[in-house]
Amino acid sequence: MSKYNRNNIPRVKHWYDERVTNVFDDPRITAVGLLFEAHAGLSARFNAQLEEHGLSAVEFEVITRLARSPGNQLRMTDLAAQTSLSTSGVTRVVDRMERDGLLTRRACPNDRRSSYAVVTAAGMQRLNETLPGHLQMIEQWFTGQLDPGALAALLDGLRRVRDAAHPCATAGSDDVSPEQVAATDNATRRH
Amino acid sequence: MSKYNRNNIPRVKHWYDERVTNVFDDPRITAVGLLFEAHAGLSARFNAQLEEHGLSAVEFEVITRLARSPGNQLRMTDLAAQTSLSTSGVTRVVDRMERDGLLTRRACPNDRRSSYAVVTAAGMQRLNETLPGHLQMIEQWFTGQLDPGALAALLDGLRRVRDAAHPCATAGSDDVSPEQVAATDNATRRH
DNA sequence: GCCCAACGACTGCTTGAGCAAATATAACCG
DNA sequence: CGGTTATATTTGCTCAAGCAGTCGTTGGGC
Repeated sequence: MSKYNRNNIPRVKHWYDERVTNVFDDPRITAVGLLFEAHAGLSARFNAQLEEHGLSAVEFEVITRLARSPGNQLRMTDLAAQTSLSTSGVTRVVDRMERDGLLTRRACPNDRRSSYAVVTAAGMQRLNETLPGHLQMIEQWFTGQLDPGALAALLDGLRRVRDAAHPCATAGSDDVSPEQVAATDNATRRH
Repeated sequence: MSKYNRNNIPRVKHWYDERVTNVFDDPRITAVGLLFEAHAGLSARFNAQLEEHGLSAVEFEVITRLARSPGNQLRMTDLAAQTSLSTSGVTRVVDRMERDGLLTRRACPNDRRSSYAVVTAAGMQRLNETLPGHLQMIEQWFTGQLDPGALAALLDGLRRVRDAAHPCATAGSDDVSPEQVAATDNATRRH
């Protein structure tokens, strides 16, 4: 193995100890691994709980974003902008959720090209059934794992990384600081 | 973000300020949002760079894990245990990468059920072309965004969350330990 | 040695997602 | 008004991934 890593991996000066034995053990990779594994672990926990209520992570994100928007509705495009989905992805998620009775489409009076996705009463009920458990999961596996100072430090660091790296902070994201409960592990999507 | 808090979501007492105007702005949800958006943002940046070298994120993970294993190889099952993939997912990724000349399959001499995925010379070259830029991306968008103290605090928090939430070892984590000394900190597996 | 449960890899099927093209509408410009 | 361009959504196609089932292999109990 050593014959492959002896040459040209750049040694920049860094915040960490310089003596690296193996390029693949580079602390930077380990750092990314921590973030990604924390994400994967939380996603798995959340998905398990959401599944108990018949929701996927994407569906939960969709219904949550709709539910906190005026009139419990958003135009399809705005919904796509707020989620990790493309517009065609939104079309299909809304298809499924409409079939399941959680959402409805409503024509936009001003612009006949647009249509709203609206949360139905059943959808709101489903969300209300799901949300308390979801919050408990967050508490249990994430925020409750750290004392307030450590949590604040973690969130502060995450915020800075997010602000730097997040590609299209998209519509209203600063204010809303949306939850992307979403499985988009791959994440590199449109744009 | 105003008036949509009418539905009754439980108010538990917590580490954060109690005066919440809207259940969907709950700080716990915001915290998760930060983590997930940081992950999504980094994923997008990384994928863009990996794509320049003709690799997907999954392929990069596969080739990296193989490359840091003894003999640049792993049995299919162990590879699945180390990545976020199922065994059938590994079969297909290795199919593609074998077709592209980055990997080969090699029969396992001891156990004729098993086969190894081995990185080819072309695969190692591809990895060596890709890795420096990848490390720069990590530096640029993640570790370089924070001073050493803040970074350490972030990683410490992430480690605790990861240790708590990471879906516990299905296959692999114990078994592979002999070959695994190098990978101690990245214990990715699927749920 | 023989049987059977466990294991490792692969395959068929389904699902969810993105891209690009298609469709319908809007807006603008002359 | 007529034409051109831009926007909103949907649809066709493709692809990656998981699950469940298959097939060959292994190893333990007898």
